[in-house]
Amino acid sequence: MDHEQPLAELLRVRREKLERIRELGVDPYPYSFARTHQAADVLSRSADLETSKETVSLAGRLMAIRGMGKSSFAHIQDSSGKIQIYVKKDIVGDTTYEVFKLLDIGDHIGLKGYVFTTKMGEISLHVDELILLAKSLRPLPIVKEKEGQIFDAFTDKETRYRQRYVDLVVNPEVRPVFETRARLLAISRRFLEEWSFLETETPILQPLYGGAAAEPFVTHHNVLERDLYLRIADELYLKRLIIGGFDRVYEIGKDFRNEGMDRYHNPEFTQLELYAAYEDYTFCMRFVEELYNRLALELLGTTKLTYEGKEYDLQAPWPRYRFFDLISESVGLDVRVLSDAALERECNASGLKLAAGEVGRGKMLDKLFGARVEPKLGGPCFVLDYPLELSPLAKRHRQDPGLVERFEGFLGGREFCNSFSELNDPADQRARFEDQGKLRALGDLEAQPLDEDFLHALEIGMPPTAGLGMGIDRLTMFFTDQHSIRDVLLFPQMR
RNA sequence: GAGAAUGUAGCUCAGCCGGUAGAGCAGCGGCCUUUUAAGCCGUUGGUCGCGGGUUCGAUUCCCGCCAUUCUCACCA
Repeated sequence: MDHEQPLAELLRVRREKLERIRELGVDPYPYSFARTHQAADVLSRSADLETSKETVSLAGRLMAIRGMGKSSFAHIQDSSGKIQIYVKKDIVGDTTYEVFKLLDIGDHIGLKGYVFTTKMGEISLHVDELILLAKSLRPLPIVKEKEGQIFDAFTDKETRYRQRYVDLVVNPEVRPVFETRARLLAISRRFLEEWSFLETETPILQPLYGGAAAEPFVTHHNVLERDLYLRIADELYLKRLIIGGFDRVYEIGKDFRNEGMDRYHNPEFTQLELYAAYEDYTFCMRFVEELYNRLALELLGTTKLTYEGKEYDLQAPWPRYRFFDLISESVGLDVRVLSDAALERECNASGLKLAAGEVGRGKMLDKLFGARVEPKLGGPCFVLDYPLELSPLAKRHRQDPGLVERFEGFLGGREFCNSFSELNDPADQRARFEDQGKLRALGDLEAQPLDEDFLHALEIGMPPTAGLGMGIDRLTMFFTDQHSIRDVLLFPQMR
């Protein structure tokens, strides 16, 4: 006892209270409670409720207690918000008041009573009956507030992410981000449905990964005695479904990439991928513009969006720029006619050097674009027609075989989607895979492995098809004005 | 991978030019039947991230390590 740790003492006190509550004949963990209202309902309809004096029942977590001897005020919080309650000993009875005295901040309680307004003008519940719904055994951070000013906010980033349940209880600004995320997904699904897309589910555990330039996570199946990969993209499976005869398919799901983490990257993230038969990449541009307009209007009520202090207008159509025009303009030379050596000199001049494993003309162009062009792209806009080397799954440009019909969407200087007219010539696809194999042999760990079954499927025949991939996490960041991917993920990856 | 900052009570933070710690909130005890960052009185609570070094003496100075956060790099 004398050398008890401070936290241990707080825990002990709560467990002892739990026992005392049990000794009073009260079950601290009952099974259910019938509610008639939520806190926000009471506050918004207080005038009626106050005159009718009808019985209202609420349930919530105790967030503040102000005891005054034989009566007490407290605040409870439910999923709609907070409301004050008033508990009087001579109303609820001696035993209940004794139980009440044994409650802590964090406990769940159920209440019946009537609505009234206090002397100080706060709409409150005058409690007739109070029951404990679940005892809390650990201290919650205590956040206080006066006139909108927050005191002692629970701010430790690491603890907030690791104990998201505490963060959600205590920091009211967190929940709406995830509600918006959910609405954004629901609106997107409805929109996809309107556009006749079928939602599908393809393997996350894959014998061979592909569909993006990234390193995969490897896992092992014991009974099959073989390694499997967590998917880095849905692409190759969704195209198999197009080959199978579904005209429009999509999947919203997690992809996994074994790469670094920063405020834009989490090892697992959510992506929307869609494929539409008989369409090319211009279809996807229209789709993206219209989806963004729909999302903006439904979520924000306007096409104007503020992100990190800057305003963007999502009103369609968005400007379209060509990849090589942008890059040549920024470098001041026609990049397309530069030799590999000249290109490398240009990269060096921009202070870019290719790390080990970064090989080929494509990578150089990619880095140059990332360094010289991307930061200046406010957006929304589309960048079109990328070099062939960067896009092993995209179809050659109909007017320029050195390019592919591909675009990326940009907003706030960040790429947020990627789309192309899908390569459906099996011979060309095989050649592109073989080129990837050469890059891999040179040490490019992100080069895509040759997928023989996918080629088999392409040989069965894939109609002309347009494909699109879009990161849901970044989309959520834009629409909730969050600056870190961790703030739009309920449980971000921690070390 | 590099740099910067941070690490003291359950939470939020002080702690000077070295003398082994302080506040508010929470907790505990008392008073209080319309309070609201409730109030008043009293009170518990600390391996000062870890390990070395300097020193009579280190939370404080030095070195190393660990962890976290942010920025940059990497990452379609």
